[in-house]
Amino acid sequence: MKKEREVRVRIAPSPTGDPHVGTAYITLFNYVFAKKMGGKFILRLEDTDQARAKPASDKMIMESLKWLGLEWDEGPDRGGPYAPYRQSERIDLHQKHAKMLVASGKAYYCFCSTERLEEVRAKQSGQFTGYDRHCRDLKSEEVSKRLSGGEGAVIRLKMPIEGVVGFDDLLRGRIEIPAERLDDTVLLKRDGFPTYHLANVVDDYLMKISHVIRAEEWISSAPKHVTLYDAFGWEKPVFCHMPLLRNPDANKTKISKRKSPVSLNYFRRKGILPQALVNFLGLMGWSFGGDQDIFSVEQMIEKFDLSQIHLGGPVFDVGKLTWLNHQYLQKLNKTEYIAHLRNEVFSEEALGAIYPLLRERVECFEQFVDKSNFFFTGSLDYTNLDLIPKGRTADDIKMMLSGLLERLDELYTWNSKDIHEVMDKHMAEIAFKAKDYFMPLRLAVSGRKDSPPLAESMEVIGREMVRHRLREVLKHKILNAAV
RNA sequence: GUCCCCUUCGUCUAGAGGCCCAGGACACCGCCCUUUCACGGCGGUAACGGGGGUUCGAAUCCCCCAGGGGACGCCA
Repeated sequence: MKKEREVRVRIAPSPTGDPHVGTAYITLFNYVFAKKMGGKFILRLEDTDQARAKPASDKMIMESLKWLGLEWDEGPDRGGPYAPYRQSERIDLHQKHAKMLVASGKAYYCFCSTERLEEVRAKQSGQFTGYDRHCRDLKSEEVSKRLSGGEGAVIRLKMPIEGVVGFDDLLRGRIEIPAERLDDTVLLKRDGFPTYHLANVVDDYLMKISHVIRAEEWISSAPKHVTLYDAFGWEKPVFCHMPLLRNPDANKTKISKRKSPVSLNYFRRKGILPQALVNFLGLMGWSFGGDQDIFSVEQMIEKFDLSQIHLGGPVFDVGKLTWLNHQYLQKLNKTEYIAHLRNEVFSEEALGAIYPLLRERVECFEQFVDKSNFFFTGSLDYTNLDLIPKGRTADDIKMMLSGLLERLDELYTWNSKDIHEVMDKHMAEIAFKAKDYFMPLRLAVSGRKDSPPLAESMEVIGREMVRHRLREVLKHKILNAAV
């Protein structure tokens, strides 16, 4: 029996957008497990994708997790014995380790172009698609020649060619994947940045991570990770793959912003209490025991047992979350209740944003509440709205609104100027006249004909709430009348 | 398509061979409370995916099938 390692777990979110409810879910279980075991919980930002990383996003992630009360012991903002905790600040380490593997013959340089890779994949279509190991056995003289000639290259890991690669999952037992299904993973990209696989393994090892608790979607790449640990000769952590949160659609697909609200900002904006959201996430794949559904994180820690996770993918159904939230709302006293309204609903910030839009449009303050209601409310009532302009069909409007919904993601920043640009571009593309475009959209977003300027209003309403309303109006019967 | 994972009420789940003709919660329906609405109280509808084994006995163990999901990226 070997000595038990100190429990050290981590979450490694990628700052590429709004803080995701899936991140909160995995965070909760890591956090609770760490506390239960008297171990440490670490936050590490995986910002190695130069194309997708958004600087504002890491701040939002940290704020959201703090809002939920899931604080880390070590992380980018507070340091720790294994700093830095931002992966982009560790690339020298990753590069060093990638080169170590090349030196020991466990990895190799690959010069294949993206185009060539695409061709290879196209030919394989139907079955397994993977790298054909074209550069795996290049002579070292050729490699150094091409390298010194300035040719770009990636470093790939040599995966076993036959047999199986297996690992033990804490919840699922032994999982084995045939070697033919595994290709030689890229470890270091052409731009010198590590891929997730390399950075993750190297950092987990250096940070002495004992348990890797992450989402199920990682199972299929776990063989890459264990091969890497072996290539370095490192002791592996315990792997534990949590079930995936699902959309409430017919097939229960992996939760996605296309179909469900997933942004933690959205839930906060909607007026969900952090205790309620955390409690709800604790119900996903786990149960408190007895007949108790309502519990705090502290209570959860007390009762927690990682091996009791239920593996069926839980549907993230907002109905029960809302009920839970109501329960927690009842527990607030007057002071807390009013403080919440002041801080989260009628906050200085919210009123400050609405003020310039309503200032000229309000004659007496009595009108303010009515005219500004759609900034505060969540879902809107579309029943009596005339969403379909003359000469247009419901399908036209659906096409228009869903097109815009797609485009919301193109916006790097969320401000009225950029929103305007996207709308103009979109309108031109689908050949809509302004009068047919803006009124339905205005009604969808604000629920009224006389709202302040549209893009400006959308900026204040927020990306997530706009997305939510577009999603809702698209589902509404007014646009889906039975034929 | 290939590989892997999963499978109890509509949803979240309890259930580790007899305590289960399956329990709780959300949602839904009904009744009560109530000048409205909401809250609250009481009650109800509703599930072990299918087929084979093993066993005196299976939701629980094994096998097959089916269904669903995930992964197949110089994204994480």
